[in-house]
Amino acid sequence: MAFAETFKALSDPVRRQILELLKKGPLSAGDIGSHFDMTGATISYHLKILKQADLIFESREKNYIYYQLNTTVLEEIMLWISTLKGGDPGAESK
Amino acid sequence: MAFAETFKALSDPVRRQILELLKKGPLSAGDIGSHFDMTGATISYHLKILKQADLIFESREKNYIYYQLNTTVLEEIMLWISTLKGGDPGAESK
DNA sequence: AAAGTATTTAGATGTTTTTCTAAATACTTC
DNA sequence: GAAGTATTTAGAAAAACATCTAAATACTTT
Repeated sequence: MAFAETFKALSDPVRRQILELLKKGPLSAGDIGSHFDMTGATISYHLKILKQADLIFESREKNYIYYQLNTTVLEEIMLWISTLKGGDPGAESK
Repeated sequence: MAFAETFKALSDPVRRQILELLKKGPLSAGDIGSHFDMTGATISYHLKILKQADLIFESREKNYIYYQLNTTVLEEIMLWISTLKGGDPGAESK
């Protein structure tokens, strides 16, 4: 399971902030980088980790690579936490 | 915010397994340690991190220290993930 | 195909993390 | 209070991580 990888990816503040940026929509690597005070190489490193964790995916267009959120893995994380909390994953759903 | 601390704490597989053990009820440090192939010192280290992240709390009894889950922080994590996913935290609640 | 922009890869470096052993503290019971 | 068990703390070592610079790759446009 790549579950451990996902948690690891979420453990870094920069990576979490990247995810928050992507919440509003796809962004190129450069756009993402402009929000941080680090080199593009470092941003690329973080993007790779998020990608490996299946938290984002990329789509190439023109000269750019656009990244966007992949929310399906987040469901699994939620489920894990839910079962930890109370045993019943969707306790308060209708 | 101790939010980052919580994610960091959840990022280690040993610590996640400890939480799962505690799901069934309180356990002493020794009991927890018996589930892993590592020294008591290492277990103590992990327990400290979980404690600092507010994911567990301890209660002393006799010669033992019992640890148990604190689920309140898990709610916050769930909320963060929820807003990332869709914007609406409790979308499918009644 | 040459030049230009966007992004990634490689290699190096300092920091943080995980783990151990050995010693210290805490609490019980005799 | 001495001896015994449970747990933590301190210090060291190895591994993993985040970051940088420099170079490489990829794609566009001229």
